[in-house]
Amino acid sequence: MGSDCHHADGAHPGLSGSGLGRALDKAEERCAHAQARLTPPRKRVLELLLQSDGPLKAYDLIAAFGTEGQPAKPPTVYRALDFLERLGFAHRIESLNAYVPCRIDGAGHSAAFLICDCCGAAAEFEPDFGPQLAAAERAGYAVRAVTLEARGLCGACQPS
Amino acid sequence: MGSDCHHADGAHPGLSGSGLGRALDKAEERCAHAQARLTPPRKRVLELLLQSDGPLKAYDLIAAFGTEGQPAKPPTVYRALDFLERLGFAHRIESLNAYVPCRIDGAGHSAAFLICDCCGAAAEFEPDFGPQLAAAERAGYAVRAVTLEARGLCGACQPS
DNA sequence: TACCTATGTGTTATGAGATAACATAACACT
DNA sequence: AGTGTTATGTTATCTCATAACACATAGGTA
Repeated sequence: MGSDCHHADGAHPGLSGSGLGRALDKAEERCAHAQARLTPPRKRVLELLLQSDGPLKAYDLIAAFGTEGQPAKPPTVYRALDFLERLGFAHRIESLNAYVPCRIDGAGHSAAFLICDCCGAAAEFEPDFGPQLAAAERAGYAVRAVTLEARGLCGACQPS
Repeated sequence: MGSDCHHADGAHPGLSGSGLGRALDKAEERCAHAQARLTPPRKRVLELLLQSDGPLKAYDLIAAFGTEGQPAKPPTVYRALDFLERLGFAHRIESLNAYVPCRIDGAGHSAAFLICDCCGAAAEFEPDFGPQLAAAERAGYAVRAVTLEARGLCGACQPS
C-alpha cells in the first residue's frame, strides 16, 4: 500500500464503515444530478479507491475487484476508471500510472498532487492555476483540463 | 508527425541542417560542463527528438534509431532517454507517453506543456510554479521536480 | 604499463499497463 | 413491445517499460 519506506505514511487514510458509505452515497447523489449511473462495477472501483490509503494501480484494482477473490477483466476496471475520471470522482496520477479518489469537492477536471518519492503518498491539493492559465491564454490555447504533479519528499520522509 | 487532425500543426518545427548541428554542439558543451558523456546512442536519440515536429513515442525512437533502418533494442533508447531527462535535454510528457526535447534554456527538472488534443502539438512554456510551490511548502513537502500538463485545443484547432 | 573501478552498452527475455473488437444485456423513451 | 443508447462481458492483443547479465570502454592510480 504505497509504503516502500520506513517512514510514516503522510497520505490520506482510506475510508471504511460509515465514512465510506457516506462517500458512496454522495457519489450516487452527484451521479443522479449529472444523469449518470453509478453502476455496480463503477461503484465497486470507487469503493476500492476510497478504501485505499494511497494510489492504486489499475491491476491492483483488477485483482481486488471480486469480493470472493476473483479478479475483474481489465476492460471492466479501465471503463469504470474512465467514468470516474469523467465525473471527477477519481484522478489518474500520470507519473505513477495510478489512481486516487478525488479528495477535493467539485474540483472538476483539474488536479494537483504532491507525490512523495519515498513513501508513495500522493496528497491532492487545491489547484491554483492562475499563472499557467494566463500563459495558456496568451498562447491562444483553450484549456480543458490541467494536471500538476510535484515530486519530492513529504514532511515525514525528509532527512530532517 | 503528431498530426491526427486536419488543422495546421501549431507545434515546434523540427530542427535540421545547421540548426540541428548547433543544438547538438550546445548539448555536447553542456555535457562537458556536467562531467557527463554525450555518447553515440544518447546523441542519436537527442538528434531524433530535435528533428521531430512533435512528441515522439519511445517506440518511434526505437524504430528510427538505426540509420540503415535497423531498429534499436528498447533498453538502448530508454537508457538514453533517462540520461537526457536527467540532464534536462528532454522531457517526458506523461499524459502522452511521449518525449520532447527541452525547448527552454536551463529549465532544470520542471516543465509545463500545453497539449493540443486535436493535432497533438505539445508546446512547452516557461513554468511559473509560484502558487503551487507555496502550497507545497505549507504542506511540508520538499519539492524536487514539477510537471504540469494542460490539455485542450491550440489556436489552430479551435472551432473558431 | 597494468590494474582497477565507474559507467555505459548489447542482448535476451519478460513484466506491466492499456485497448480493440465484438457479442450481449439493461435502460429509457415513445 | 419496439427502438436507440448506454453499459457490460469476453477474448485477444497491443503498447510501454524494465530486469538481469555479459561485455566494453574511459579515467584514475599504483
